[in-house]
Amino acid sequence: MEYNFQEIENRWQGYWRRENLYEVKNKSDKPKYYVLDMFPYPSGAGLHVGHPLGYIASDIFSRYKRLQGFNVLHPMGFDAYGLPAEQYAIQTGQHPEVTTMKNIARYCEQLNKIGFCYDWMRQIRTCDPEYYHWTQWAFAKMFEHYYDNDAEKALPISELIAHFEKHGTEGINAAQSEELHFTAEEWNAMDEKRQQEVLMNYRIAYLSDTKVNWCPALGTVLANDEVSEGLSVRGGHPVEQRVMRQWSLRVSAYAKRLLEGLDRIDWTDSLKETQRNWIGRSEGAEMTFVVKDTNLPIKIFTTRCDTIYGVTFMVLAPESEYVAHVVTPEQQQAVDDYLDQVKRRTERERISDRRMTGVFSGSYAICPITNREVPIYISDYVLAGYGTGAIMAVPAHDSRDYAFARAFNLDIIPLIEGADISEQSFDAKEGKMMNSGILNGLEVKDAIRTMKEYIEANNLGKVKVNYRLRDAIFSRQRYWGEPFPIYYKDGMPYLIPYNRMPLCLPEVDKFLPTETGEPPLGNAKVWAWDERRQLIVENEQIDNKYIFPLELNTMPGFAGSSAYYLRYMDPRNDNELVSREANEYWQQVDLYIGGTEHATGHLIYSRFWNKFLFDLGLICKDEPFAKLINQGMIQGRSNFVYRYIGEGATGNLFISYNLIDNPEYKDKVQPVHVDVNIVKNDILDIDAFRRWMPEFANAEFVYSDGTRDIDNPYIGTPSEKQYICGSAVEKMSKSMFNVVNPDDVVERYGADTLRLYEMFLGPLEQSKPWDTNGIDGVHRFLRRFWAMFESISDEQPTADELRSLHKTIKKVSYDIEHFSFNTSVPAFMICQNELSQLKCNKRAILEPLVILIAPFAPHIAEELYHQLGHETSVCDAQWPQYDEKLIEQNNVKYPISFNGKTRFFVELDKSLGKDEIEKIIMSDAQTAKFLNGAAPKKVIVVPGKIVNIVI
RNA sequence: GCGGCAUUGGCGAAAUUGGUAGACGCGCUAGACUUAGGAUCUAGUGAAGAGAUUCGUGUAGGUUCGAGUCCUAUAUGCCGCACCA
Repeated sequence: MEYNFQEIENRWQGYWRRENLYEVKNKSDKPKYYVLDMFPYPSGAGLHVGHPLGYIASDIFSRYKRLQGFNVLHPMGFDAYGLPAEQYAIQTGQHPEVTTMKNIARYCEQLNKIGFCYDWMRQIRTCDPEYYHWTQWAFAKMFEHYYDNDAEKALPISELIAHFEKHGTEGINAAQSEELHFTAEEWNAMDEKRQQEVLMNYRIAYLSDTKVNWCPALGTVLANDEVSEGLSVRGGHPVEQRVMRQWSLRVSAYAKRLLEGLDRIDWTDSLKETQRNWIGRSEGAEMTFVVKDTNLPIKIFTTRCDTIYGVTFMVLAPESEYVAHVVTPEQQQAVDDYLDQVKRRTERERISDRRMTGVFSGSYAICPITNREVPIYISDYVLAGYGTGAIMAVPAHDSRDYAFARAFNLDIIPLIEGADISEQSFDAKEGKMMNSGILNGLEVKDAIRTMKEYIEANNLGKVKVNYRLRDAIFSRQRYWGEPFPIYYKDGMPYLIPYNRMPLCLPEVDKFLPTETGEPPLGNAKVWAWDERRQLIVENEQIDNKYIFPLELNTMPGFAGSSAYYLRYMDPRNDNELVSREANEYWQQVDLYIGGTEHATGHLIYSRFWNKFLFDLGLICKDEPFAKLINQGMIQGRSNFVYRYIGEGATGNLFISYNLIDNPEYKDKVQPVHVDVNIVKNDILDIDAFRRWMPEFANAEFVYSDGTRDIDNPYIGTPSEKQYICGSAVEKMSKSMFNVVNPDDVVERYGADTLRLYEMFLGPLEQSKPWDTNGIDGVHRFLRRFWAMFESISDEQPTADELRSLHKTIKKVSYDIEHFSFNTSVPAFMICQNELSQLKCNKRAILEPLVILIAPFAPHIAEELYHQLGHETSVCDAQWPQYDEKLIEQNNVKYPISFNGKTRFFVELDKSLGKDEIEKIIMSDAQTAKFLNGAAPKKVIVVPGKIVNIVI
């Protein structure tokens, strides 16, 4: 019987749907296992063959775990808020929700064709009010909490208020935007607005003034990469730096825990390293320099306190609040000019243009150790956002300070013996100190330690740890995102009551900012007026006044994706994000599969969000993803035809790839992308090419054998003539004509072939091009596998057959556990090959094989499993166990060495003793050949290891 | 600049604890079947050599009876961070 994959796959996909085979319950006697894919943003382009790579891997693992007797949670949903749908809405007026729903439907259809075992009952969409209810709720909780550095956890802001009322800031060690000090009396004397302002300094979700790129013409904030030389990339409108009031999340408060948590999770080293890098812990000292002739202290942070004897100047960031205090009247004009110049540059330009710029403030500071007077400069190479925004400059041992000192002709004092600083600074932390008072003669590492101790002992500063991790800006001037559950009173934000959440996204006439420059939500008539009144009137806690504006920004993309894995545990719960029972059952994601592109975005925010909810006692694990696998990207493999552009070219002639280096064509051809779907194994489908685009309708070819159409005109293309295409690996994209749609592959080869082939392509974690050339081999295997089941016998299997089966069980089990699915496919092929040579059609062998292949190729497995007489699904079968005894004979391979060089191997019984081994080896024919009649001087035998014969 | 990962046939790649490198697939070669083949099947396929054999895992060393695997240096490629004091 034919292997009719289309019929088989349709039939069983229908069966799985009807039987709800993949529905998962929250209660089970079985142990749980939670496998999650990073949910996709449903783009208009649909899925290409690269997207399912990770999904197939997670599906294989889920099915394997289920066969092993686990209750497996394997959900799928959609990250539905996002820019593309909104941009499309601006252009066409089509509501983003309509576009998004259409795209989701398409995604579901494509995913279902591949035969994934998702529990669609648990599907979530971030744009669903029922879902974003909990996004808003979590934000509200962050608004109501602060981070206590001593307790190392988030605590209710009410506790902070209670403390302020009794003790002011005394004894508070909290994460904060700026350092505040006040007494209880002062706190109690503040009016409500002032108190709210103070609390904002501590809240985990807080509102603050942040510098952004604002484009008045476009009426929106632009990201740095959307701005070039002060103009918007789109339209070329001027862009200005503007400070805007934006929501932020105090992610930086969690820096330490985010860093330490990495040691307890099973992620790849490279990804952990990326996160460590991003969090950027650095240990150093904070010291105070006093401005000469004043009492003004300037705090600096340094990791190289050992170099303090080499400080020859100080630098302040242009945005530093110290600047205003240190500028002298004579320098005022120069400083103002410089600040103005800096203001016009975006962060990006500042980074790309590394010329040293700066200005002298006119003031001097006193070094606390050397008492030397050093000039204070202002320069944008010092960043306001890191450390204290002020540095002590040691030009001899810091390359940036060195460049600045050279540009401004400042002193450079070498501190390390033998370091050559005539051309560049010596930044390495090695060598012996000199010119350094108490540190002279010490190694750098010891000097750092000594100086830290000295600083602390003499109260000159304190040892401090700094993190590079910044707070996350949480406001977007966009329509298609979660509204904030926030209204404003007296200019200060307040939460709308929890029982009014979710605050739903209102309808608007247009998706652009309002004329007054408010975000698109400002266009909402119903939401902005009626709802608002209703909200206020119904809530007795708020004065019965009318106009309380709602927050018009929306949340960024990462808001909805930060806790979605928790929601899958209990997706239809109207009362909580996740119930305690559900959370305690599923705990955390056991296996998370997704791309590395989220290393410093989603994967940091999720961990932060999770830790916050953990602090509140709402969930039981402080890390969301126990194990993470990063699947590689599938790149496109583009194909080219080569248009002849030499003498007499008509633009209509194409040269076969194998000929383009011939002298007559060399440098006279131009590669042209050709749709990979009309190329097979690099051979162009001539007719399809002529039909592909009007400009190619009359295309002529020089074929691989050097002949031309003209030699044989108007009779179509003889089949022996081939046009060979060139190829290149590029990003998979429409413009390269290299996008391969999984639907087409499923249509042509079936979902099982697609699944097997995607795994066979190479290691899961590696990036690789999609190359269709090998897919036939995998498909052939499935057909041969199918053919083995033509007639089934109930005979007892032979030892060889059992050996082949058990070897495969062992190999495939090992592979799945280690995520090397790519080597399982060959294991199946070898087994199939061995068994068909043995002409094996025995149930006892084939039945376990069907179960073994079920995670990889579920449709064919389901069909064959039923053909073998089972009534239930193969999903509910039991994963076969292997018997080591059936695989290995009791033998060990001994390497036989002559004078230390291994010549051959001999299989011997494990239990043989030293003397017996020696006896067998010495009477062996191969040994005799290598000895060539000579008597060995010595024979060394290590049982179970080696035999070395010294001649 | 800092950090991480990689480098094996014509190609994608295997080699789980240091033990006969190149499994498996593609491609290629030859043959069978066929009106035909972009179908199917069989055999061969790292390099050199008629052969025994020799040489082969980016390069150079080292450890070891034995190294793709461990160590040192180095080159190349990819990824992340980057004026972070």
